[in-house]
Amino acid sequence: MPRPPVARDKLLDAYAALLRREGERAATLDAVAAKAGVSKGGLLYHFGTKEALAEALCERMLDLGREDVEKMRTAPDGPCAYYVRTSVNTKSAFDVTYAAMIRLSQAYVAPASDALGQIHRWWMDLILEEIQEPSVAETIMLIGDGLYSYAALPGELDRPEAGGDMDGLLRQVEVLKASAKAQLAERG
Amino acid sequence: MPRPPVARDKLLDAYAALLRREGERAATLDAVAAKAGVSKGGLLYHFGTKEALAEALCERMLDLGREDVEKMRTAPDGPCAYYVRTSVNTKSAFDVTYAAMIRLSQAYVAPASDALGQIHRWWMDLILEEIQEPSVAETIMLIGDGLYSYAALPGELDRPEAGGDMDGLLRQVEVLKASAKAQLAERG
DNA sequence: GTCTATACGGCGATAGAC
DNA sequence: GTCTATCGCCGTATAGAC
Repeated sequence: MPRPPVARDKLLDAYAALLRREGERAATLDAVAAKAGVSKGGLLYHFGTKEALAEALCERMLDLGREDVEKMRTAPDGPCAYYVRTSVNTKSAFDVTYAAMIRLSQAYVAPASDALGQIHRWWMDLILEEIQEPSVAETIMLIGDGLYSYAALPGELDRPEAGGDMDGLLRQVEVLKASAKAQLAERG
Repeated sequence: MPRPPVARDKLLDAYAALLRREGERAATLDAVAAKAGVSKGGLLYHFGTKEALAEALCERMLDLGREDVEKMRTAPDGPCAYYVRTSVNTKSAFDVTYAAMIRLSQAYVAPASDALGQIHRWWMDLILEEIQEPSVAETIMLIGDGLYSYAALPGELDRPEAGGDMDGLLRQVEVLKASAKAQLAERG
């Protein structure tokens, strides 16, 4: 296992933070290098082009996504509850990277859209496995998507409105789960 | 009522279409002017700066939002069903503008975030009025937000997966509405 | 591995003709 | 009201020193 240099990681951290907090346009090579504490030349030694920098962040996103999906699979309260619970914005590495990826995806960086799509599919597979009923599974996915869309909003602000009443939200997820069972039983 | 020139509208149309289909970075003054069939100088006669162009689109968004909210208020199947039904991406003026506004919001154009927040609040007010129970109202808002987040994805592609089974989705909305009634009755 | 200096292109905006 | 021409800035990328 080749250990990538520390500078590489610091540059990716800086890039993700800038994307998240100031947007794609502000995440210039100059700004990223400055935030990481290296020169532009230093940055371009590690990542030959800006595209390579973006692709490296996409790789990191997929790694973090795999970790998250594994935690979701083995969550004590089940994948659905884990999914909704963790869709509120925190300052975890996963959430910061996810918000950054949304910016990249919107800037038409194809690998970013691919990575987000892949993670989304992993989530959907686990939820469908637990719920069985497709339209209920989709409904729960959408609730999580909705919560993540707040994480995608500009600014540092954590909005207490969205997902503020997480207990109430999880109660509705239970209602939907029960409804799925009933709908499945009805059809035999 | 002063009727704004046709060229102004054509420029806003071009700007919105470019934002939606190619992203914020591609929506340069050159590109917008070309798409609208005028020169860059012509554009800058109508909108003195790029900021003014963006703000004009935000105004248009608020106008379309007011129209949409009015339709939602008087929808025969109720505000919630209308909201979820119409949260799938179409090619209506509202949806094209909405997708464009998300791009602007992510590019940290403050008036765009403000306009989206305002429309969101209008929606929430109507849903809360119909549902009464706050956590169910929030759940339904999130389902719509989730659907809209697909509209925010890059590319022209209409994804059949999300909101493809609209009947099933509306069935779950009914389940949630019934659950809200039950929860309210329980508390007296 | 990291730096400075520089080339190059593109974007927003101004000036002024028609 | 719409055009062309041009300026100045900034972002990406290269060259080459240390």
